[in-house]
Amino acid sequence: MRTGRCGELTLDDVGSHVRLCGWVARRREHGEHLAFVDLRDSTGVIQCVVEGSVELRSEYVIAVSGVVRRRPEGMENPALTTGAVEIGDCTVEVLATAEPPPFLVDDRAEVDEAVRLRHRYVDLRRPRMQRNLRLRAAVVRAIRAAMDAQGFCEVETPLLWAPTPEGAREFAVPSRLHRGDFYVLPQSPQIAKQLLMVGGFDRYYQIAKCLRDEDLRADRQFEFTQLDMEASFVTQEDVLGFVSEAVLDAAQAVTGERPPPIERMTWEEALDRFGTDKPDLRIAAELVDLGEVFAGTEVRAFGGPCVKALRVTGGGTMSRSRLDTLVERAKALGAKGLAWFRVVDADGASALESPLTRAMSEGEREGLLAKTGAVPGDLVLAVSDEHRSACTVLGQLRIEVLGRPVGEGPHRYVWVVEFPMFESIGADGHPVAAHHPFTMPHPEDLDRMATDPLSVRSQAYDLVLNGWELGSGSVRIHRADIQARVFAALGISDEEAESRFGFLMGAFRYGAPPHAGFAFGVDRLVAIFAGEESIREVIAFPKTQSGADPLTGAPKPLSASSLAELGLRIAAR
RNA sequence: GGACCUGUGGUGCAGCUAGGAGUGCACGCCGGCCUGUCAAGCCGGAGGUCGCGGGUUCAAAUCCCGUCAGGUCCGCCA
Repeated sequence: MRTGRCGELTLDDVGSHVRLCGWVARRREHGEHLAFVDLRDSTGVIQCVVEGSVELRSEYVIAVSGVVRRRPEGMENPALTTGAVEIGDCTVEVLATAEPPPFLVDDRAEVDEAVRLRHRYVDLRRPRMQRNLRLRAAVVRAIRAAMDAQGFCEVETPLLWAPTPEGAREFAVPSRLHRGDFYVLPQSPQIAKQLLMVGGFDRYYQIAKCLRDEDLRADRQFEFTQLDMEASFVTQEDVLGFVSEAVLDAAQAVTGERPPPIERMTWEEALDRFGTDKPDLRIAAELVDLGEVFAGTEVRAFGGPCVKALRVTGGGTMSRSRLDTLVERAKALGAKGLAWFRVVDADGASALESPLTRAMSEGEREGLLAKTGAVPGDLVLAVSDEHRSACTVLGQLRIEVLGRPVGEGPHRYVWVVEFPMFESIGADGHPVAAHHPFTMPHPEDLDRMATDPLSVRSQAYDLVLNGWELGSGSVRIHRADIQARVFAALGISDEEAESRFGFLMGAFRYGAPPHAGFAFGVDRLVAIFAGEESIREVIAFPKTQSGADPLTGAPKPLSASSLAELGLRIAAR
C-alpha cells in the first residue's frame, strides 16, 4: 500500500517515486494552483506539494503518490527532520474522511487530560505519545533480552488467582461455575513465582500485569506492569546483579549510554542522610546531625532526642509568611515544630536571624553554622524529635523546598539494602512486617526476633531512581523453622498461616530451594526515561484518579441477566 | 475518609478580589481571496446550559451552600 514512511525520507531519496500513507497534519492552500499538504505517519511529517487545489481537511487519511525532490534554495524547513526534501507532482487519494479533531494533533497544543483520555485515539497520534509508547516497547525489549541472556525463563502465571489477603485490596472476579465464589486478580505474582521455584524453574521472569484496588496517584494505576523475577540457589548479591543488568541494559538501549554501576546504601544510612528510604540523589543537600551542637542545650525546642538540620542554599530571602507555611507543613508531616535560621552577613561574619537565636549560646550558634556549612544568604531548617521523625520530616521538606527536578539531570540509581524486618508495633502488640512475611531476616539479627523485633534487619532491598521507588525484593524464607518464628513474631497463628498461605507452606514441605527475587515497575522506569511526571503518559489507556476510563466509560453497571448468572445482587447504597 | 487547585463556544486562556446585557484574546471550524508556504497570510462568518443544583440580590460567570468531574497530595499501596 505504501513504499515507505514519511519521516524516513532524506536527500538520498531524491528522484524516487514514492507512495506514502498517513494523516493530513496541516495544509496550506494558495488558490487553485498550489497547495502544501503536510502528511503525518508514525515516523514524522513530510511536505507534499500539489499543483492544483485539494479537497482535504485535517486528519483525513490519505495516500499520496509523487516524486521525492530537493526543496528549492531557501525553502528548507529545519524544524522538520524531512525539511530538506518534499514530495512533488502529488496525486492524492482519500482513504478515509475525518471530522475535525477535538484538539490539535500537535505536542504544542496543551490539552486537558480528561479531553485527551476521552479521545485517546487522537491523542496517541501526537508525537509525545508515539515517542513514549515506542520508548516503552524498547525498554521492555531490552529487559527481556537481558533476562534471557542471564538464563531466565519467561513463565506466565494466572490472572485468576485465589484470594490470599496480603495487604493491598484485591479486585474480585465472581465465578459463574462456582456461584458465590470468587477469584481475585493478583496484586503481584509473588506466591506463584515462589511455587515456580519449588517447581524447579530456578530462574524465572515475567513482564507481569499486577492489579491493586488502591487509590490512584501520578505514579500509581490500578493495573501496572512489573518485571517480576525470582531465582533459586542465589544470594541477595546475585539478585542485585541480575536486576542491575536488566535496568542498566534498558537505560543503555534508550539513552545510548550505559550508566555507571548502581551505588548502594543501607536503609539506616538513607534515612539518616536523606530522611527517606527512596532518596533523590540529584538533590545534593543532605541532612546534618546537630546532636553534638545541642547536647545539654537550654533551648527547649532542641531538647528532643535528635536534632537534624537542612541547609537551604539561597533560602535566606524567604519571606516570613513562606516560613510560616513551612512550619505548618512540618507540623502536618508530624513534627512538633520547625526551627528556621536566616544566615546574614554581620560585618563580614555570618550571623543567624531567628526567633530562637536569643536563647542559644554562642557555641550553639557557631556550631550550627559550622556543621551545616551555611553562608550568608542561606536558610537552615531544623527539627528536634525522635530520630526517625526528625529525619523524615526534613527529608520531605528537602524535596519540597529544594524542588525535585522533573525530566532533567542525570539518572541516579541507588540500591537501598538492609531494610528493617518490621516497621512498627501494631495495635495488637505484634510488629508489622515491612515487606512481606516470607522475607528472610538478616542472619546476624535472628536472635533478636522475639526480644527486640524493631532492631531486626531483613534481607530486603529496594531499587530507587531519582527519588522514585522502582521496585523491591528480598531473600525468601525457605526453612519451615524460620518461617514459623516469623509468623510467631507477627502474631500469625498456625491456623491463620494455614488458611492464608497453606498451599505455599505445603509446597515448601516437598523440597524448597533457597530463593530470592525482585520486581520493579516498568511504568515508572519508562516514565523517568521519558521525562514524564506521571505514568499515565507512558500507558496507552490509563484510568483517571477516580479509577474511571473516560473513553469506554468503565466502570459500568452489569446487566441484570449477567448479575443473575453470576449469582450477584447489588446492595442498596 | 481528608486537604488543596481547576471547571467560561471544539481547544487553550482572560473576565471573578470590587455583582450590572455572554464581554475579550489566541487557536480551531465554515465561506471567500491568494502560485513557495510551513502552527501560511488576508477578508468575512458561525459557534455558549460560564460543569450541575440551590441560595442571597432589583440583578450572579462573579458572592454563599451543596454536588459532580479532572488534577496534586495525605491516609491507603504487606
